[in-house]
Amino acid sequence: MKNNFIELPIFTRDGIFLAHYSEKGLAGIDWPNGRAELPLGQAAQQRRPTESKDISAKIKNWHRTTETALKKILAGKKSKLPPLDWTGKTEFQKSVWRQMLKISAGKTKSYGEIASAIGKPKAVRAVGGACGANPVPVLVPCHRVLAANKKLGGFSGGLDWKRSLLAREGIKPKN
DNA sequence: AGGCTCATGACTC
DNA sequence: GAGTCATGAGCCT
Repeated sequence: MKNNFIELPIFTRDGIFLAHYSEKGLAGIDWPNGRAELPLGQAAQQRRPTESKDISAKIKNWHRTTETALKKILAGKKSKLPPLDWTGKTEFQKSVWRQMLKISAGKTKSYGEIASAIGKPKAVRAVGGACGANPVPVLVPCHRVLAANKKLGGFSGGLDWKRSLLAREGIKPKN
């Protein structure tokens, strides 16, 4: 069976990332070291590729944006992002990710701050859950979210990644 | 300071 | 519904 998900590699000095595109935009990114596939929007799988050529052209363009964005962010810089496809995700998660997109390079926020920002100051733990469910790590800067006392917290791609990414932005967490 | 417990909200099975 | 958390605050040594 073929889905209309398209996987394209991105070569960086940190390894080969794998970008997943739906017809709506960037739907996910895989970590270089062959991590388990991330949950992606299922709705996208059920759609038919109606205009393959057009989609390919779009995706090619998005991929260019994604590639530069990824490399820039890996270098600790800010960058323009391609359209993101969050199909199949909950409103709560999207709100959380939207907040994360507002964190500029070199800055951090706590899970609690994110929770307050979306009007649910007590949903701190749920925010953590949403971070882990983020299908597009690095571009959606889930690594800039720390625990309340500037401690590391966790990271789905491995804490080494989080430490490294933060270090490139000049951030030094407490532990 | 470090460790333990518990409230809490969203998500998954 | 019960169990799982990438939290946070509070209370103990």
